[in-house]
Amino acid sequence: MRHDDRERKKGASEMLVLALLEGGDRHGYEIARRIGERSEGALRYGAASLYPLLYRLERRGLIDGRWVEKAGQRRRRFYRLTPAGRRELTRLRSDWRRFLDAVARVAELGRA
Amino acid sequence: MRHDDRERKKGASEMLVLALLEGGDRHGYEIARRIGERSEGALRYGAASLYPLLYRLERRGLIDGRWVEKAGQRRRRFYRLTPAGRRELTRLRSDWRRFLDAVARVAELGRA
DNA sequence: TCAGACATGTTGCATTACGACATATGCCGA
DNA sequence: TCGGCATATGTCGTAATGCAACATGTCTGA
Repeated sequence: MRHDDRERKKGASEMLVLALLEGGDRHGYEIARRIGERSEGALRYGAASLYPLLYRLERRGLIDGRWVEKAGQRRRRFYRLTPAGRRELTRLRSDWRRFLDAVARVAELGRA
Repeated sequence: MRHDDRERKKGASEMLVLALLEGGDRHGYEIARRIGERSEGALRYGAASLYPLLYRLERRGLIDGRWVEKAGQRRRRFYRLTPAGRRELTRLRSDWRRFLDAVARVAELGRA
């Protein structure tokens, strides 16, 4: 992924993770995998971006994590959206929509 | 401007400035003013964000600056898009379009 | 058995954006 | 004429994010 993509992604990650958890509880690795899928490879997250982000979201009370260890399965930490997380997601979506529209308009990107 | 906006803006600034210079040579203060106008206040740039950004773009050869001092006018530095800047703008537009679409799709923002 | 996907984690660096501060001019109204 | 506001450029230090590189261990299929 190019440097510019790196900069572009700043700030979006939080919303993307929260949005994914809206569809059900997931663990970190799966969240990253699904973001990659849904974006058809346009958005990728590695461990060094993802796990610290999940801790931040948890510390802020937007998601709740719990360890799940089943016999014959690796240990995983599943996250669930908290009510505060849901509210934050709503807010983020609205802010991002405004931001995307503004960027598209100012840069004359078209199809905004 | 909230903290989140700050993060969101990362990476977009470069394209916004280049896009504005497409419409003609401008000086820093005017660039900031026009971005504010075009975005209806959604995007704002202060001196501490703008001037360092202009230097970076100039150092990278994407824009060309020249001082203009007229009697009865403050000194201003006008910038012009270089051919390399134009090429970079084209590339940035395409990358951003892809990025915006991906974010909208993954976060289910709607109206993408 | 060995490679590769799965799964989580840390350290340290590069980069960006900006609040606060600094400086100076032009212009308008009280 | 004096004060305040918009114009115009600039710097310093800080906060925050994203990631390459590294580290550890499990499960599965060839």
